[in-house]
Amino acid sequence: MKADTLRGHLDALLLAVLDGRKLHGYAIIEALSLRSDGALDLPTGTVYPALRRLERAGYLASEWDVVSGRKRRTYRLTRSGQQALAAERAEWQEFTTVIGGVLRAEA
Amino acid sequence: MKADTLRGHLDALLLAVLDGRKLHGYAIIEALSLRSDGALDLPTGTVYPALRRLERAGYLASEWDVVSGRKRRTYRLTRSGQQALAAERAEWQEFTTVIGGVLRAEA
DNA sequence: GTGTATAGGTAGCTCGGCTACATGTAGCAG
DNA sequence: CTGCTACATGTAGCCGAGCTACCTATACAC
Repeated sequence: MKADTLRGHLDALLLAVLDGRKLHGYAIIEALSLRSDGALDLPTGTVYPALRRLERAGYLASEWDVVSGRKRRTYRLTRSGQQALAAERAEWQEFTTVIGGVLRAEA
Repeated sequence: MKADTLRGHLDALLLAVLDGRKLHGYAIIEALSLRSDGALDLPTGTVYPALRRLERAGYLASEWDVVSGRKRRTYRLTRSGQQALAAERAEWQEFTTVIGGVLRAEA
């Protein structure tokens, strides 16, 4: 997949993967790769800043867990994040309808 | 629709709207707006440079028409552009499958 | 003659995701 | 006990596609 087609949809992916469960950054990257059959392999330099941005925006909350001596910052959706996710899903729906409609249209 | 969700899909739109017909830049913008029920209203500063880029890439060919005193640069798909369009459509398919799959997935 | 729609074009900015780097732990092979 | 790999988090700075804000020019209505 071309690199920057992701532009503008990253937040939706991160919120969606945290829907209903807590994960730390590294696990988020793995979960996205798993769910997309390896199509998504986001670099840490993409994911970590995005997570912090979403936390600052109030969509995520984080806490430090220490599991077997390893520090992990686990993230979970806030209520506001749930709403944002719903909005992102709606926007995705609209986006695919619009672009898909143009791409499929006959001359 | 958020501004930069378009990122990476503009070429596909332009190629698709020229599939099977010749249009000039201004008409392309109108055609896209029409096909998307007004959701797409691309500024000329987006479309014109993109058209020239696609022409340099060999996907489009252009010629000057003079209609009722007006100069119009009309574009049409080249054979190479046809192939590019097919590729873009396939990529769009993959893209929506991947992202859509993640967004719809249950925890 | 003034305003509006049509028509094409460019310089420069913006900002999101990527590249490349820095840091550190756990566990295994040898 | 050394080296290597996987795990885990993070930042500085680049890059480029699309956008903003302009400029130019013609046809036509009023």
